[in-house]
Amino acid sequence: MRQGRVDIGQRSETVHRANLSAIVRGLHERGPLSRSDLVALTGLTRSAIRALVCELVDAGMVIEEPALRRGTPGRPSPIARANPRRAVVLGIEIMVDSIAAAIVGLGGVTLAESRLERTRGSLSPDRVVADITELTESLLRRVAVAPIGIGVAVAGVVRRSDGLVWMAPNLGWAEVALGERLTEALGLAVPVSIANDADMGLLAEHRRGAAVGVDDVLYVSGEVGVGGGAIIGGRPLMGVAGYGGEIGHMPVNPGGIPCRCGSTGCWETEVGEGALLALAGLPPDAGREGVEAVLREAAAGVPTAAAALDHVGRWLGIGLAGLVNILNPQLVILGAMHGRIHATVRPVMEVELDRRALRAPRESVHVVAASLGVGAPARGAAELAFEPLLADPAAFFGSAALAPQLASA
Amino acid sequence: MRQGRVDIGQRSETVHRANLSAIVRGLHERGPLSRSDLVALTGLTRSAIRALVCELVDAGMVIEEPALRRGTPGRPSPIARANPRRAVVLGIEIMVDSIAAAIVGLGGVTLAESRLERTRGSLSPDRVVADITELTESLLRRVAVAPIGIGVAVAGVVRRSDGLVWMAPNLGWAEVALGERLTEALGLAVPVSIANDADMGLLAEHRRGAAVGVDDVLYVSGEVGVGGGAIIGGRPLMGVAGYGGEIGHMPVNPGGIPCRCGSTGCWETEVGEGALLALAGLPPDAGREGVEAVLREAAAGVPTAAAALDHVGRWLGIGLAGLVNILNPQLVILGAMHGRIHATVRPVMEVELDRRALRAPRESVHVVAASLGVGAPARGAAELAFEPLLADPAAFFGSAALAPQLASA
DNA sequence: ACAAGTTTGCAAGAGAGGAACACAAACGTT
DNA sequence: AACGTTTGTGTTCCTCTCTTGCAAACTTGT
Repeated sequence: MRQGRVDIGQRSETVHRANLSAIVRGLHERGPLSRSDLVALTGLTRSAIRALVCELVDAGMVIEEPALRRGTPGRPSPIARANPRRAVVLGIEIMVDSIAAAIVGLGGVTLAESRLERTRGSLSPDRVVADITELTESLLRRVAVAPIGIGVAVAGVVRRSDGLVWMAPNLGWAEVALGERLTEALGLAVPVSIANDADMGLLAEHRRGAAVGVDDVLYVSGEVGVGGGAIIGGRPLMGVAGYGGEIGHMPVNPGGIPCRCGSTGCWETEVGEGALLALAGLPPDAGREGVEAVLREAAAGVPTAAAALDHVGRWLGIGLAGLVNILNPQLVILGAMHGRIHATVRPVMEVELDRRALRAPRESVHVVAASLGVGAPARGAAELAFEPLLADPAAFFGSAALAPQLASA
Repeated sequence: MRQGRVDIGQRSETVHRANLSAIVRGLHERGPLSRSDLVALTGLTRSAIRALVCELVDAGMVIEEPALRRGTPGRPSPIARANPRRAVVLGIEIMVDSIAAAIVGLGGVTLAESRLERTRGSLSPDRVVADITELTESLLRRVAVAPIGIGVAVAGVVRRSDGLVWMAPNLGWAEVALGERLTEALGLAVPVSIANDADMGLLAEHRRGAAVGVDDVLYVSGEVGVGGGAIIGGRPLMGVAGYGGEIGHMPVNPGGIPCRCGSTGCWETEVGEGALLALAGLPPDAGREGVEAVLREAAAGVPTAAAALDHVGRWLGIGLAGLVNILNPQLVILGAMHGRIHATVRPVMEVELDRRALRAPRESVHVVAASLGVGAPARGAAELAFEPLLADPAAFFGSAALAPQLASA
C-alpha cells in the first residue's frame, strides 16, 4: 500500500518528527536557545517542548545547560545547545585550484579542516578522489568521530540525483560519476551528496553568512567560469535535474565573443575572469593574482585596468538586471571574483541595474559582496550533508556516531 | 504567545487539517476519486479516509456516490466528488483587449462565464472596475451562489501582497490599487487576490493543461508585451514581492532596440508582437489579426513575413536558452502569440536552443504550445482564489455558500 | 521579607490516526 | 448455481502526541 512514493497523508508520528526537526534545525541554524525561546519559535506548549528536548537530550543530540541569569525576572530557562560531537558531517570542495575538506559538527562548528593547493588544470578525477580520500582519512583520525553524511561542492554542472558531474570545463571533466567513485573510495557507509560549488556557496551564505533569514537570494560567483545559484521562497532553485542556476551561460550579447560552451555572447564571456584579464592586457592564466593586479592598477590610475573593470562592472549590471527581473530576489550576493571587484565596480554596475531592471524589482533588491571567504562551498556542502538529519532527527537516534569506523582502519 | 507569525510547531489539529486538505485538493485537481483511490493517494488507512470523507460530506464539500462497477473484482468503492456548488470562486482576467469573468466551482467546473471585448488602450481603471462589477453581478445573479474568493489576472506587474498594479504599460496603468478598488466595488466580503496574467496562465496550465504533474515549468506568454511565469519545484516563482517572472525584460541584445521600459535590447524588443509586426511591415496596432496575417503570408511564401518569423523564432530560442540554463525546467509552455507561431518557428528556435543551452538542461526540457486557449488567465485566477480553501478546508465549513449575498442586491 | 512575574514539572484529558476483525459485494471458476 | 478469491467497508479498541490546569521553583524589585 505504502509504496516508494511520498504519501501526503499525515499522522501523529509525522507531527512528532516535524517538531523534533524544528527544534534541531533551530539549534543548528540559530545557535543555543532556551526552552522558552523554543516555545516562542515553535508555538508549542512548554510541556511539549520539555518532552521533545528531553528526548533529544536522551539521544545525545542536545546538551542542556543549567540556565544562566539574564537579569530578567522569572525562573531562568535552561539553555539547549546542539551537541557538535554527536553528529558530524564531512564537507568537501573541489575548486579549480584547491581541494578542501572540513569536519563540521551539529550546530555548525568546524571541528577540523584541511586544504590542498593545486595548480589549475592538473586535477584528474583519479587524482582528486585520491586526494580527498587522504584528506578525509587524516581529518577523521584527528576528530575520531564517524560522519553521518558527506557533501561535496564541485566547480561544474552536477546532476543532483546521483552525483554525476556532467561537465566541469575548468577541471577538464565530462561525465564523471563522482558520487559513485567517492562513495566507493571513502568506504564510509553514509550518503554522499554532490552539488555545484555556487549552489553550496549560496547555501553557506544562507545558513551562516549574508543571507541568513532572507528567502529570495541570488548568488553570483565568478571564478574561471561564472556560476550561480538562487534560493527562491526559501528553497534552493534546483530545476528538474538539479542543473539550475547556470547563469554564466545566459546569452546577453549573442553577436559577441564565442564561449567555450559552444554559444556566443554568454554572460561569462563579458564578466568572467578571462574577460577581465584579457581586457586588462594580462595573460588568461594570471588567475586570482591577475585580478588583484588589475584592481591595484586601476586604483593607481592605469587606464586599461580601469576600462577593463568598467566593462565587467557594466555587463555585471546588465546581466543582474535580467536576473532581478526574472527572479525578483531580495538580495544578490557576489562571491569569488565578483565579490572582490564589487566595491570598485559598484557605481557602473548600479547605473546599468537602475536603467535595465524594472523599477519594482529594482527597489526591492540589495547587492552585496559575499561575507564568507574561501571555504564557503565546503561549509555549504556540510550543510547539505546535514539536511537528512535536520529533516528527521529521530532517524539518527540509533546510530552511535562516536565509534569511528574508517575505511582504511 | 502565538502571535501573527507562522508557528512551525505541529499539533494533532495540524494533521487533521493537512489530511482534509489533501483530500479536497486531490478531488479538486484530479477529479472524482474512490475511497480506495484516496487511500492510495494519501497513504492513510481506510478508517482514517472514511472518517475524513464523512466529515467532508457532512460539511457539504464532497458528494459521495453509491459506487459504480468497473469490471474489477472486489467490492466497489464509493466515489467521492467535489461539490461544485458548495464553494465557488470568481476568476477574472483583465487583458489588453478584453475583460472576462468566470464562476468556477470546486472541482474546477466553470459554472458561468462572460467576456467583454474592448479595443486596445481604452481601459481606464475606473472603466475596468465598473465593467468587472457589472460582469460579476450578472454572473452571480445567474448562478446564485456567493463566492468564497476572487482571483484577478491582470496584464501588468503586480505586487502580490496587496494587489497593487505597479505598472501595466499595455493598459496605460501605473500604481493602481486594484485590489482595494475591486474589494470595495464588488462589496463581497471575501479576499481578492490580484496576480500577473502570465502567472495565472501558467497556474491554469499546471492545474488543468499541459503542465499537470510537472513541477518545473516555464511559461512564456507574448501578447503586446512578453510576460512569463515559472513553477519551480512545484511552487510558483514569485520572488520577494511577487514581481518575479518578468522575462520580457531580460537584456538579450543590450545594444539593440530601445524598450518602453527604458532599457534597450530587452527580449520583448526582439520577440514581442511589436517586433514581429514591424519586421513584417505591418502597423504596430495590427494586433492578433496582424500576427495571423503574418503566419498566412509566410505560409504563402511572402519573404518579409517569413523573415520576420525567422527573426522572432531565432530570438525566442536565444532567450529560452538562457532561461533553460538558469531554471532547468522540464517543460516550456508558449502561450498567446508564441503559442500560435510555435509550430512555424520551431525549427529555427530549436537551432538556437540546441546551440546556446547547455547540453544537460537542454536534454531535459520540452517546448510545447499552451493547451488552454483564451480564458486561461481567468481559470488560473480562479485556482488562485481556491487556494485558501484547498489549504484548509475546515476553515470554510461554517460558511454557508448557498445564500447569495450580492453587493447591489 | 514579600510580592510579582516567569518558568518548570507533573498528571489528566482530548484529538487523531493505526490495527485488527467481522462482514459485504463483485468477479471468475467449477 | 455454488464456491472461493479479492477488494473494500464498518466498528472497536489502542497508541501516540500535544494541550490544559495546577502547584512548585526561581529570580527580580520593593
